[in-house]
Amino acid sequence: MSKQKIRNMDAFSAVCGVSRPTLSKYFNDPDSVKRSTRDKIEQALARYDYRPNIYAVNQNRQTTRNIGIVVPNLADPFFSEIGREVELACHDAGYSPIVLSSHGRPGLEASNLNALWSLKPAGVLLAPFGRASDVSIVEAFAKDVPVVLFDANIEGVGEAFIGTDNNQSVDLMVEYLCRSGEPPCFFEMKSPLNPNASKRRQAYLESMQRHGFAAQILQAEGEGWDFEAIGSAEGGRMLSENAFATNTVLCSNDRLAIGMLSAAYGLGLRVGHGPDCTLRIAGHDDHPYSRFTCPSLTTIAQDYSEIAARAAQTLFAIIESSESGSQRKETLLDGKLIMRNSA
Amino acid sequence: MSKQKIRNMDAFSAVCGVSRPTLSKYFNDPDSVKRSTRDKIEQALARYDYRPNIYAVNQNRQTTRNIGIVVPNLADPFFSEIGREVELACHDAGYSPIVLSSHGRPGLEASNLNALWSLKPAGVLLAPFGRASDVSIVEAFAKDVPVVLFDANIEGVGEAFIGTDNNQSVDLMVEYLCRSGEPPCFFEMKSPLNPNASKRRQAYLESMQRHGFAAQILQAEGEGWDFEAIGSAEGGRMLSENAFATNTVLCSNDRLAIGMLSAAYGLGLRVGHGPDCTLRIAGHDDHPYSRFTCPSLTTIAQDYSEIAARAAQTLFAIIESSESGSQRKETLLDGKLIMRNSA
DNA sequence: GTAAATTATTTACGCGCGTAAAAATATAGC
DNA sequence: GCTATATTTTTACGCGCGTAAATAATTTAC
Repeated sequence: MSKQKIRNMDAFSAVCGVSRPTLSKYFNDPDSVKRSTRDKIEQALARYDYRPNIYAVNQNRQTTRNIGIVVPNLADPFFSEIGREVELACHDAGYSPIVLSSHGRPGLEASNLNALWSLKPAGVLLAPFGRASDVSIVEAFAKDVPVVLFDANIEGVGEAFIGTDNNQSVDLMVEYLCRSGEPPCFFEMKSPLNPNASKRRQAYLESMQRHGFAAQILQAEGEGWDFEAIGSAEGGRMLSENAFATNTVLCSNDRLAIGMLSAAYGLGLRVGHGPDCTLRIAGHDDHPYSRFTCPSLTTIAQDYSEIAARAAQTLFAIIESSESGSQRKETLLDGKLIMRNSA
Repeated sequence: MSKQKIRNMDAFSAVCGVSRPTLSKYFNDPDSVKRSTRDKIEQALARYDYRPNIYAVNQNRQTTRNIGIVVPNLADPFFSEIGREVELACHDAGYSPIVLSSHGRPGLEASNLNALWSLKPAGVLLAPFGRASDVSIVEAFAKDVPVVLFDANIEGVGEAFIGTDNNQSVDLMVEYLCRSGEPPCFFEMKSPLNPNASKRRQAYLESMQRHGFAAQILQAEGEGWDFEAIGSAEGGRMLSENAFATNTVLCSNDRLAIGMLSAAYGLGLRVGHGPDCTLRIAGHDDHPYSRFTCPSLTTIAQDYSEIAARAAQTLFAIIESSESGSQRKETLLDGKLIMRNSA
């Protein structure tokens, strides 16, 4: 059953009756050879175990078909989901995706870019940390390699940016909350790493002003990526201290909201929009678990698939046209209001 | 600021005053050259931008310093966490880890192994699907490359296996539940992919018999990786039909438990071990979100770090001694009971 | 059937590095 | 200071493949 192994392309050329340069053409683009020779090659490929040595293949190329995908933290479901979509898109387009997580450590982002550099990738899809990113390294990298940013923007870096329009999405939620009950307070991390956080805060302030309500922002102490723990500890503290001016809290993201819901449950507070409820909590991102919180979480859905698809397509277009000089494009997608039971 | 780029090792040899073969030695093992030459090299490295072309480096080697890490699904926090630990362990040991997720699709596991094959890895850490894995491909792969399995075992495949002792962990939980209230029913997927699921069912049956109670197993319909959704839909249905013989449910894993907790909340059931509670729910795995469910989930903690560390160390030992002939080792680690509020 | 166009083969070189062998140099021991 | 040992340099070859140029074979067009 196990097919005979072939050492190299010369040996394979011998057994399949096609010259080595033609084989080389075939492996670089199967459509570039005549149908009959292609058939001959593929029949031999079925009989013998041969695949080109990728190291030898890539040695001379100044660029490969590798695409790097760098995300801040694969443990965060948002990135694991969007990373998956991007990876599959690259694969479908005939590239070799390489997903790298920085595990929540900005220092690893730089390491990952350095590691990628050695792989001579055709392009990179990068969701940067933002504020915590080593911008000089990202910039230097983006000068050498086509880079498309997603999720978090760094002004002027990379060929393009695809993300969610926080102004639109937060306004959608604020409008809904104001219309259906008391105006929301805003709950966030004191020193958020992600630039979307500050965009959302700003959007909240502007939206509240437009609706003619007083804004109130409450900030949780704490560092790192344990958002649920921080949301639970700090949110719980604020709830028990009656720190919120209204009975409605808009959390900067779902993971904070999940923590706060847990704290509210522990305090015996009834959360939701029912008549017997004393608190409304809303989130942002449509985290995979937000359907299963108690109560289920009203939130904003970012269009993961669309962000992933657009980012990938944008990068492919740049790679295939090798046009790095054109105007940097920023694409902002709309969020959707997901009404569940928590608000 | 940007350092001058050096084309290749010859050019670098010229600017740093060390011969190319010595440089080659240095890059393969910095300790293999004299201190003074090492200093000379590293000073030049600081002044010039040079790194060896990894494709040229790996072209002739029959094995590289790459280590493949293949997990069934990075979207599952268990694997994203354990994958992270393993990745860092490889990195710390001077290897180049490459994490590949099969995204819940057994077919991708085979593709991932094939892709890894081309990378000539020194070894692979594999958490296989188990029942759904293409065992013949995994076997063929493991004959060529040192493979250490973790989480899920495939008898006789790979050099070693590291996982959790489901007998011990389930018994721990059953014992606790029986001692502190009504004996547990067991809730699981009807056709689970993961081999741990059937081990846990078996362990539950044996443990209940030892304790002298009647066992009851309830199985949720549904395929795929949406465990929370399945747990919620099927668990909710069973709860509302009073399908459970006792007021205590042990779920095969935390994700099912999270779904069932959500359903119980929707049904207005009070879950926990307090006097006013009518239902106890326990899980298994200590999922990162199990601290934040409502109520927080009593569960079994698998020792992620220890599994990761042991798996990595086992692989390193095999690689470095190049002993593939020795006895296949199976290591089972104990789980810990994490008592929270749900049971 | 013949000329033109397409495709394949032959030949040959180079990429960047690993690595082996012999010669040269540096270091350590006494 | 001298020998024995450790380390580096010199020289040279090969890895597996990309790729260019010239030639040969095949296909297409008419």
